[in-house]
Amino acid sequence: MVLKRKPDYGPNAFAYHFPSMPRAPRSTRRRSSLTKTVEDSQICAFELLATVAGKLLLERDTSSSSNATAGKNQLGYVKDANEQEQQDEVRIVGKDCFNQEKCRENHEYNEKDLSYDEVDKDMEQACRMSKPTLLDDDTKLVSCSDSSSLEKPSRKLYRGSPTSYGKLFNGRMHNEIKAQLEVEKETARHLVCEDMVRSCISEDQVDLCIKYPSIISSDTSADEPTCMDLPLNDSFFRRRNDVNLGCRDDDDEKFSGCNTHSTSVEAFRAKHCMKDRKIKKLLSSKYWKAAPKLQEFELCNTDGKLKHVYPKRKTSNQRERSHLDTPLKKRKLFDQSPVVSYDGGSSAESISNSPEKEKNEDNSGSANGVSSSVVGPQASSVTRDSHVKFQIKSFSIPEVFIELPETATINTLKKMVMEAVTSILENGLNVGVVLQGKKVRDDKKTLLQTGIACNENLDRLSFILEPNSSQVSQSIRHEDSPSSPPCDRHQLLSRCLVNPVSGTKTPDALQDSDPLVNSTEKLVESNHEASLSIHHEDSPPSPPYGGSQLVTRCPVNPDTITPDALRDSDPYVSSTEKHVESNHELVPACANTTLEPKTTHSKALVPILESAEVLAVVPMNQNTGRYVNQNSGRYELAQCRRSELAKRRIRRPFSVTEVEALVQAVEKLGTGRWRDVKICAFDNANHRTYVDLKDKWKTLVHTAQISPQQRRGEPVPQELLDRVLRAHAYWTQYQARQGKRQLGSSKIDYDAGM
DNA sequence: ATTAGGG
DNA sequence: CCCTAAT
Repeated sequence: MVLKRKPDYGPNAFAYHFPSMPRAPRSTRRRSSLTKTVEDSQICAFELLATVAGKLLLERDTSSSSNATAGKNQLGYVKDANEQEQQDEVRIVGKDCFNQEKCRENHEYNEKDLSYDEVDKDMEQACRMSKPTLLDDDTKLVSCSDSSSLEKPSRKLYRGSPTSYGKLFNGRMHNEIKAQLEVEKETARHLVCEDMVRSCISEDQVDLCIKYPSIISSDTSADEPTCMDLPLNDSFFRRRNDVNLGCRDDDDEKFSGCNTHSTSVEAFRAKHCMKDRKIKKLLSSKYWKAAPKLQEFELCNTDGKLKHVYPKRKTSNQRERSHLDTPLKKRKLFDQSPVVSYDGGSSAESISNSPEKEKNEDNSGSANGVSSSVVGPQASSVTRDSHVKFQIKSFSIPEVFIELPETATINTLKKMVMEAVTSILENGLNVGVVLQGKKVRDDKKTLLQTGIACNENLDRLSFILEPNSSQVSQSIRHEDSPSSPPCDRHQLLSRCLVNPVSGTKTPDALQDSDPLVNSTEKLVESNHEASLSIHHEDSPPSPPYGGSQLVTRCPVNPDTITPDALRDSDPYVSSTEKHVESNHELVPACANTTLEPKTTHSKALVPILESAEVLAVVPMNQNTGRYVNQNSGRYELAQCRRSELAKRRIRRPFSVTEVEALVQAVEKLGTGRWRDVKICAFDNANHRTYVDLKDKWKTLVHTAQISPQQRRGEPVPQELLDRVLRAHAYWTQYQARQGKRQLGSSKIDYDAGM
């Protein structure tokens, strides 16, 4: 079912041995993550916050004790994810890359059989010669593996988690948290958060991006684990990871974690490390609750250097992706948007620093989620005491989209904002820990074991907050708002419901899987696509909410924070973005609004990055075009926004599996025939164009030529990089010869070694 | 529509 | 990834 050979290639299939594919690397998992991610992502962001708050509160009372359960659950998911990945890989591998048409095409080199040089010598002969087809065998192998298990994982994911988690969380934890919060409200008020919030609100900033500077101070407890530890350890991570990280192996596995939410509650309790009341206060503060839909939080380093704010994933669809790629660099588009509308002012320092970075990152990164830039321990987070300090400078609230009639009053607006933020918080947030671009799966591991204790690693440590999926997507509307949910919306909703996951699904996952996906999966995909397209329309203005995630990084030294570091985090970002994308693509506008029970109010969160735009736009309809149409005058805004957002495609880092497929295809087909490569190895990956493949090859060659330390993102197995270099050298030489031939005498060619 | 290459 | 030029 899986293998699709193209007739053309089939015959030519070269005997290329499939590289032993480890299991599908992370990237593959994405798919599985899709389902999860959808839910998870939506759930997470705010869950995280809520949970954190709740945990903090709970911690006091109880001692930590419940990571285990979460972990167990996760494991199960992990397996699924792995399976999927494997399957994906198989599919990819299985495809033929052959082209009979041209000698060149036929020309393959088999590493085992021939060196490239040898191949050259024999090239012409080879072209003529029909090649034995190992392909069949290969394909069989592939198919077998494929058939084994793609569907299951994905389904499980879908069913599993997201929703349930959110529910549990909301129902239980939330209540608890609330209760405690109530108690602490008074005390908490003074918290920065509140101030921040207030200021923001007072400022009339529509977008709720609020940063809370020094929420957590590393100072609080040199001795004790940092606050971050709390959240990080448990379920939060997992959830977040699961959702967001579909890409990474770790992520993939983790992503399953999303399902674990039930356990997460316990985990929360377990995580009590935190002493900082600040944090607690923040969390507990009523303001937070009030905030309806925070999607992203940004954490700033206590250092005052914002390591970077992670761009929250904006909901923005396309853009986000692109941004993710080069968080720091790009985002010209996003730059426009004042990332954080509000520093929250509470901590000028951290905030001040962060803004730019944040913006950049934001652009690239998380669309919806709450992103936090956590400042880890400053230069050396590792304390002599063998304690690792983490500082979270601030949280910024992601953008919130609110629709109100022009006649609405400021008070109404404020109320709506509060509702949105509150709802977000209520749903809870998930915290994920990402180290060096990979999710930290095992919550039980110690910082030391994980390597977080190492200064070097600290700068690569990031946290992701993900709001609960359901909430995220909602958009707020004023009762009066002209745009009342149309029938369509309901329909959309229904669709979404069909696939709970869809909301959070990442397009990536879907697409990634596409190539490999078997018929059954295809069906699923089709559903997604449908939803996606819808979503897309709606979402243009607003990023996917589901994706909202919070990313925090803790660079040890500001200096150490490099683009690379950002990139390292990218995986997450990418994941988040993916979510975002998925949301856009997959989730219909309704999706945004749907998942939530409160649908009536539909509230949507917007990533900070877009905040600027949002602000301008917010008053208008951010909702998708549909709604826009309803609201006259909004359309333009939406369009503008969309144009900006839409421009860039979502960033979708190549998974190891994809790289494998690409390498294999290039080995066979050579460079310069990207269309064929595309058809051969990525025919089903609609999101990979031949240009993408060409670009990827370029980057692979570059990657292979630089030191491993300089490489970013998901590590590509050296074995593959070696193959890249060999193939590159081979085909480069080959092309050179061809050029000579054309130019000169055959003699030259011979001289050249032909 | 592809390919190649710079950004 | 994007954009552009050349094909």
